[in-house]
Amino acid sequence: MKNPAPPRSVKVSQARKLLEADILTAAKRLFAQRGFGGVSLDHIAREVGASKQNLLYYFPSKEELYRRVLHGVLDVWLSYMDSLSQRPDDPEQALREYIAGKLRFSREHPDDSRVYANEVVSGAPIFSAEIAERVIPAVQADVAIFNRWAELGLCRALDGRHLMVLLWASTQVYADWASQISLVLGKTVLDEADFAAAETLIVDMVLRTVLVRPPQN
Amino acid sequence: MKNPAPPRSVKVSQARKLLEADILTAAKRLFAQRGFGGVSLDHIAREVGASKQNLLYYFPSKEELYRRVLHGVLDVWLSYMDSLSQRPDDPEQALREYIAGKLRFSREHPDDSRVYANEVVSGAPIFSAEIAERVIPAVQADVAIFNRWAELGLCRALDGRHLMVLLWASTQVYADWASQISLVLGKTVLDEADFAAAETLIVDMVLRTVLVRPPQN
DNA sequence: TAATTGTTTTACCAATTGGTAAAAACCCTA
DNA sequence: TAGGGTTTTTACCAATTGGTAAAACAATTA
Repeated sequence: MKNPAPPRSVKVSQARKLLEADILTAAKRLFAQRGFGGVSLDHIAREVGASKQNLLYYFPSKEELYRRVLHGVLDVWLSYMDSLSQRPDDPEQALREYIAGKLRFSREHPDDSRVYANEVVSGAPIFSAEIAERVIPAVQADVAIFNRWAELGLCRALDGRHLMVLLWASTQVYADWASQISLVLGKTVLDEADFAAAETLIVDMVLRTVLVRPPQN
Repeated sequence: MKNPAPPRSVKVSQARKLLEADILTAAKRLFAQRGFGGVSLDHIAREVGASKQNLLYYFPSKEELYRRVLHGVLDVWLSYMDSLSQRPDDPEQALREYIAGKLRFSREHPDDSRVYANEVVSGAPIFSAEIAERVIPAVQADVAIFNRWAELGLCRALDGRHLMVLLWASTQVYADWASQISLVLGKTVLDEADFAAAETLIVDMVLRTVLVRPPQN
């Protein structure tokens, strides 16, 4: 009578989940810094205090591990991208929140941002299918919202797709290019004030561009 | 009497220069795609039809080759960045040309852009000294021009450093993120029309943000 | 043409790569 | 406490890594 018997998949021990998460975190950080080809399994394993073979017990291959990291990154990326549809009738507030959200993503998850950037710069050899399946629909939804705003006279008629590119670029750059921006700003790390300044400028710029009657300031 | 004797360094043969250039080009393309750690000397050598050892005859080590590639990339990058000081008394035209130039860089030298991006995302471990020496002064000069414009009342007073970041981000993204932008636009490669659309939007946006009295359109 | 210089090839090297097989250790529960 | 499943370690492996040494080849010039 094994009626309360948990299915095998639930029975995976605490330790397993913990180490698995550790591996994913370390792998993410290293892939972010050096890209897929620049990281060895041994390197990741040492980082979490395990052996390469032990790591291969949790993930059957390097590519599979990378895939898992990418999948997690995309989850986070998308979770910061849904503000536009949250306020479908208030362009100004929707854009403010969208920009704030994406900048928060850059601030709170710089490694996720860099893994994503690395993969995209490489031509997304492993990722493109998932981007096509999960990112593109989200972008198209956002573009549709733009177009509706334009129809309603709430904002100027401009190419929503290029606008989305611009929003990504101007926000993610604060994660991906942090090392260079730090040099430009003359400091070692970007702090809250830098992100606040970025947000002010980007919001100002986007609102002036998108809104028919931008707020004066 | 060796009076017209060319110094040994000039005597390097035609073939040498040719193969050297070939290696640099191939290395640039591969580094752009896979980053430093993702490329092997053998891979580069095969690409140019030479042996790895032959390649090591021209470049003493992988890192030195990478350094040479980076150096060349920075030359190109900087050569597209000087438009601001060309028209120190006409902000609108200066900004138009700056944006056009940087977009042309993305279009004509996507691999240079991606090598640069890869290195910066990695934290610029090899590059930061050269960036500090060559890029930062250029940026500071541009920022100074901004500030003078603001003083003269030719443009709004905003943080020129963040504005520069924004200009880079919004223009280079069309090289570095080409694979994703293609997906968004529903095509396989970006063509002239796409870059023209990007230029229109970016110029529109920047002028609206920077100029006290932006052009109406 | 002989000697010198410049270039390429051949032959290695130790270390590291991603990955497999199996033994050993661990842990929970019947 | 014995057994069964889970996790880790040990022992390998062939292929590839960046790099060296020296021999062989080619080009130039005295």
